[in-house]
Order: sequence, then C-alpha cells, then structure tokens
Amino acid sequence: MLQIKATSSSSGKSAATAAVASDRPSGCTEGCTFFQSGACKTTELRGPRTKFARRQPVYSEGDAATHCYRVVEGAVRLSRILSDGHRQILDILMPGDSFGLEVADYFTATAEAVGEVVLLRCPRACIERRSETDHRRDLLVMLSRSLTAAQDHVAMLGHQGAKERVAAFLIKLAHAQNCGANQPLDLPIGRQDIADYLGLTIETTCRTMTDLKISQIISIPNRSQVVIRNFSRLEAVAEGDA
Amino acid sequence: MLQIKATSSSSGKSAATAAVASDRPSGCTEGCTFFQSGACKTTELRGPRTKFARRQPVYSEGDAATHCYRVVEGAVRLSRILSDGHRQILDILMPGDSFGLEVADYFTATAEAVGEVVLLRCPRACIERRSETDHRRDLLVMLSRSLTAAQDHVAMLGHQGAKERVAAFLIKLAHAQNCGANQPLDLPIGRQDIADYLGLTIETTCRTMTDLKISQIISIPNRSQVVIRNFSRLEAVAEGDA
DNA sequence: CGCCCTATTGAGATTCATCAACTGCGGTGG
DNA sequence: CCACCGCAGTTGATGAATCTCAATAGGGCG
Repeated sequence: MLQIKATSSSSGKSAATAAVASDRPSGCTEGCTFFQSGACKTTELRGPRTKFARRQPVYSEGDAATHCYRVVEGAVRLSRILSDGHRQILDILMPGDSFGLEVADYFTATAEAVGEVVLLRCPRACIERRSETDHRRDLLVMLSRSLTAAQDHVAMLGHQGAKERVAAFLIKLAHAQNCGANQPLDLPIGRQDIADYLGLTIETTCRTMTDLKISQIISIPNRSQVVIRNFSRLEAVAEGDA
Repeated sequence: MLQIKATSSSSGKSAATAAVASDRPSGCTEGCTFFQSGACKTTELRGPRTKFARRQPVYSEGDAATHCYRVVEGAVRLSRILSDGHRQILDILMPGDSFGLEVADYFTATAEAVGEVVLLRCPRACIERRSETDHRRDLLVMLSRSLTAAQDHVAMLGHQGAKERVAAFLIKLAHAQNCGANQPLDLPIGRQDIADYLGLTIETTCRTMTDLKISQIISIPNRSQVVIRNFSRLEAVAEGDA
C-alpha cells in the first residue's frame, strides 16, 4: 500500500511560510472575529488570514502549539502517523470548523491543506488573554464539538463494516455540503484519504463504492464527485440493514 | 453475543437516586473544588459528592446535560449503543478524570458506574456562572484531554490488529495505575467491556490474552488481574512488531 | 503521445466474527 | 458438606469480511 509519509519536515514553523496577513505576536486585536459565531458554520470572518497551498502542512505533530485555526475556505485534514507507518486521518475540517484548540504545549496531530485553503489564524496567547465570557464559551463549544466528532468516529470504527463506514461517510459529507439527493456531492479528498479516515484500505473503499454504484444507490460521474441516487437506501446501508 | 442493553430507562434523572450530598441548583459554592487542580489526577477534592452502586447509570444518552462529573473513587465507563445493538465503550474513566463536560443540551453517551463509584458532581449552571479565568481554563484542559484521548482511541481502532489493541490497553492501564512489571495489574472492567472498548469480540479478546500468556509476556492470576512479565515485549506487540 | 498518478479490478491469504460447547468459580440451598 | 445453578470466561471449528499483492484502467499534463 502506498503510505503517505509526512509531507513536510516535522519540525518548526511550517505554517509561517504562506502567511498572508501579519500576525501580531501579542494576539489578535479588535479586528479578529475568531471567537465570534463559534456555533455558526458560515460567517464572514474578519481578522488575520493565512493561505495554504495543496498538501502544505499547517502544522505537524510535535510542533509547538502557538496558534489555533479556523477553516474559511477549502478543507484541512487532521492526521497522525502511527508507529507502523500507517496513517490515520482523525478528521476532515470544512469551512467553519476550528482546529488546533488543544490546550497543550505541542500538537498531537498533523494538519494539512487538502487543496487550496484559507484559514483564520489566532495566536494562542490571544486565548489566554481574552477573558470575555463569550469568547471562552465559544472556545468550549468548539472543543466540545471536536470531542463529539471524535467519539462519533470511535463508534464508527469500533463495530461497523466497510459498507456502513462508506455510506455513513457519504451521508456526513452530504449534510456538511447541504446536498440533497441527485445533486453532485464533492469529495474534498481522494480515495486514499477516505480510506485512512475510515480505517480501511483504498481497495476496500473502492470496491465498496462500486458496490453502491452497482446497487444503484449512488453514481460516480468522476473521481471527485458522487451523486446520491437513493438517500434512504444509503441510510439503510449505513445502519447495517444492507 | 450477549449484548448489554441500556441498563436503565433512557429518560430522566438517573443520577439523582443515589445523591449523597444535596446539590444546590444554583451551583456549587465555596466548598466545591471541581475546577481546582484540573491537571492533577490525585487531589483531595471537596464539594458535593455522589455515590453510585455497581452498574448504576450516572446518566444516559439523551438525558438533559445538567451536571458534569469527576471520578473520585472507582471507575466509570462511557458508552453508546449503536443502531445495530452493539455497544461501543468510548472511555474508561479513572479517579481524577472528568466527564460530562459536553457543551450541549443533551448527553451524547451513557455513563455507568463499573463498581462502587464516588463522584464529584457539579451543576452545569456553575460553569456558566463562574467566570474566574482559572476555572474556565481548567475546564478547557479537561475537555482537551478528553479530545486527545478520543483521538488516541480513533488511531488505535483505525489500523491496529487485535494483538496491538489488547497490548496497548494493558500498557495504558499499567500507566494509569502506575504499575510496573511483575506487579499485579487490576482490570477495572470485565472481558466484555474490554472487548467493547477495543472494538473486538469477547472471544478474540480472550484468545489474544491467552496468546500473550502462552508467550510468557503476561500471566493471569485471576480474572480481574494481570501481571505484565515482560514490559518491553508487550510494548513491541503493541507497536505491531509481533 | 506518453508519462505519472490515482483509481479500479482480480485472486489468494489472513484475520477476526460467529456459533457452539465447555470450564471454573461463587453463591444458594438442601 | 455437597449438589446445583448461574454467570463470566475460555476454547474449538468454521466461514465471512477484509487485507495484501498484483495487474489494469483512466485522466491530467507536459
């Protein structure tokens, strides 16, 4: 299996290279809306932005946790390389999602831009300093959401088969994109990434998708799009009523 | 397979029955040290305590999230029942661990006492009200720790085989109990619980443990204890160098 | 046009789940 | 004290699902 090794040196300021706006080391000031609308997925966000190119690491596992981020445009994948060389994708972050919120000195996962990505970037010092209740609360909400997502992930990996996993993934994507039946659904990541997210091999992922295609539940116009033909049958597959 | 159905009605105040101390609905006051020493695992904690008997639910999935908790004595298991009836244990909480911190209206998992358990119980209103920076920060630390634990869990379930999972579980337990080689390690939960935590069947869990025993890596004096004979070999197994 | 990379399909090996039987221990009651 | 029961754990045999290795296809780009 093709294993994607860490695509960057694991040390140091991987994020600094593509900074678009200067980040004042003392924290984001009046302009920054990082904490605003913590519960809102689609908001115009002001404040220092940073752009990342395809495959560029935002930060790597072990880097000093100096900033936290929110996705404005594009998608980011959170992953870890396990000791056996395999990669586990912990989360796919879409616009509105926050990450890097760990209250720890060093990041415990690697964050990489999937395609072109625009991020809102907030120095950790900012969080320490800002004591306004609302901001703190928003931070709690974001962390809490990440926790629930991780627990959902655990539940899925624990006792579900390949069909259930792939179906659940497609449904989750459809919800995130607000995409109904018979509308094209964009896959933000490739097959290998999907496989690493679902804890499967790329082959099993492929086969399962073709099975769904043969069953007329989805169609696959091209490699980066899927159309859900029959939502309820897809949901049935996700529930294990295959 | 024996499936443990939710052991309580899924509605309402499952936690109230065994309350030892009265909980003032307006929040825990001066006496409560829920937030103190958020980073410390072994601390004397003051404040309202609650005792739970073996198998008693602390709260159930779907209950209103009115309180959060910290384990003082004993162990608590966090679990979900999946749509196919299977159970996934999300976490085993030991003394010092906090849970129920979700910033949501309803709990997304069930918490049950494994044996006799003593908990510290803090009304959610308390969190909303207390704006002291340190408390907020402690809450963030606790949530952050839960998130990292869940991500570790995901990484394990994603790409590891049965041997790796069981070995990693034993090592994790040993660390939690500060237990070295050739010392008896207490298993706080039974085989079925271990299996549900590791995403395996009880049979596979058993077999894997006997394999470890045959390999002289561990010994099993009785069903609730394990002795790690060779720590480094166990670690090797956990890393996949079986 | 040809190359590269990703995705797909095929065949065989391996692991784990499933179904089923049995063991060992603790408690209960004759 | 022993017989019995019940439960948690263990072991065995089998099959299904997934991984692995290998070959092929297809799309984008110089």
